[in-house]
Amino acid sequence: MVLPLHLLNVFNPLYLKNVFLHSFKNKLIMSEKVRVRFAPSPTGPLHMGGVRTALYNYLFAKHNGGDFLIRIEDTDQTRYVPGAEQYILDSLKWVGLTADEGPENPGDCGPYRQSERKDFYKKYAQQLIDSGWGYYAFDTPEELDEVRNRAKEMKMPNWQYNSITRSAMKNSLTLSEDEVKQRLANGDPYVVRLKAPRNEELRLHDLIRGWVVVNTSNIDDKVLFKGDGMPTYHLANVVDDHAMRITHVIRGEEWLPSAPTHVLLYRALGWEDSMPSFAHLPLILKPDGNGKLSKRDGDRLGFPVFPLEWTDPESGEVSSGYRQKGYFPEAFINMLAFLGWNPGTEKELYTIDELIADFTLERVGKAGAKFDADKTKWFNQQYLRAKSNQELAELVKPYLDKKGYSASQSFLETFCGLQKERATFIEEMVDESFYFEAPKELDSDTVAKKWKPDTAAIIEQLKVILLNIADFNEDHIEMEFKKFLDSNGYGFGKVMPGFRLLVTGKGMGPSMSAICALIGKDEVISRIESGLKKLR
RNA sequence: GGCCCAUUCGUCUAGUGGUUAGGACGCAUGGUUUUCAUCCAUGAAACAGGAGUUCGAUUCUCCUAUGGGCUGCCA
Repeated sequence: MVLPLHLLNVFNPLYLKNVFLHSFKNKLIMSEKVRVRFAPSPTGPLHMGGVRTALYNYLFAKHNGGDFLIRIEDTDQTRYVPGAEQYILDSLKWVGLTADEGPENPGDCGPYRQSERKDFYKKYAQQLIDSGWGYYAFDTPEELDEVRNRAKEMKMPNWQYNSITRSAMKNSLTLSEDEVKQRLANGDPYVVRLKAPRNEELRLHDLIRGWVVVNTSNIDDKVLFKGDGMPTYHLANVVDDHAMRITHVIRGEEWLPSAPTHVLLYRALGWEDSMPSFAHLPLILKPDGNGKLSKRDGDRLGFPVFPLEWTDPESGEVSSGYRQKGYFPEAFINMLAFLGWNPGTEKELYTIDELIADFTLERVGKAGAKFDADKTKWFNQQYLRAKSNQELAELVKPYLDKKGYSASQSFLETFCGLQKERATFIEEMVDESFYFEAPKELDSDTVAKKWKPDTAAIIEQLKVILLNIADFNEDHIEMEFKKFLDSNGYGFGKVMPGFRLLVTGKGMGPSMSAICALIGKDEVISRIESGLKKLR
């Protein structure tokens, strides 16, 4: 841990104390097992930024021999989206981030769904009230709206429920004890709010950003416990992280502003000594312009923002997914890992085990990273080309089936060998159908440019040569073809384009001798003959 | 508006108090290839600005600018 020691700070006793406390605390943490969690909210499909957060958590845990947990943060019943939780779990499975504990494989800290831990939170809300760190507030949502609107009309900055304004609101700090009791007895709706202290300096150490200092006067009285009997994220996350013995909270930068609130809660609950370390990850930004990457950007710019395809249960709207677009999970993960992290070497292609070995939070950048769809494709291309022909032959079969083509295993392996250098996705390998059937039409540009008055006669000659090759393999074809050119004084350019045109219908592609050897002598001859007829 | 965070080629990034500021994607050019792709080589391309500290700042500090996040009984 390198701390930014600045000259001025060295003379600041508070700073020294914090440095000391922090390093001391870190030693304590190091001696216990690292436990991190990924805590998504099932309000929709998991965005790729969420996958990256999960990945970094996973890598950090595994690098340190720790546990990676999944906890579903479903405390907002109004935003429940059917299928979202399953989607999230499926997405993590697709990319291979298996949890040591989670809703599907509970450990001893369950349940792993906050909606199932409901009773838990009320106790702590009560504890906060008893200790004076929390208070009841009876203001209705409508009343709060009104106050906010009025402030807006008066051109006041955004109104907040805080140490100043709470004195003008309906809560257990302003109401008489009797009235509060009466309201509670009546079953009046209420929330529990945090009583943020006034004008204290609060410092929190972030593993990525260093010290962050805020004045508690800027912290508002956040709702901790809602009118519906559920906690808000703020309370639930602190209570659960403590209960689940989480040592490091690794989450997106959007949580940085509320981190001080969480520190206050650890303090209020008496857990500050075992408070987890924080690491706030930089955001993934949209490729053009600015702002964080959102669902709309994918639709707009033509790349997926979700790992798996998602159909909105309400609108039926379909959002594309990396899997369905043909990306390999390893490539997707590799790309994501490098969006905000790098090993400091020139190595870019990483297996998950290599990522685990090299990943540290120290090497995570601080600034947001714009997503680059081209680089993502490049990663996929690298992974595709690294696969063996046997592997590719298997992967290509479903796409072939879809087109109604089939071929032997050895044919497919050779085919994959020829096509993999010019594809980014498996599906692109089957773009060329000439491997499986005679070309239906001959590319008109090539015909216009390369089909000369004497070409037909030359091809007729070539046909005879090909017919006479007994063992029709790549080497022999190559040899005989060259011999043919030599003996007639033809250049490659005089014969090859026309030959290719008749056999494949195209003006370009892989080696002709390889193609011919693959599809066989009879097929080559028949294509030459029918092609010749077409061009006569 | 307030609070917080950030700022190296177009993009992802490395990097150091003294470097020809390195790599990758993309782009361009050349070579290999019958062609396409691959591959190889080469090139264009960056330290936001201003002060300060210093013999010397891209690097340290401050200010400004710009960008981002947050500002809900959402997470």
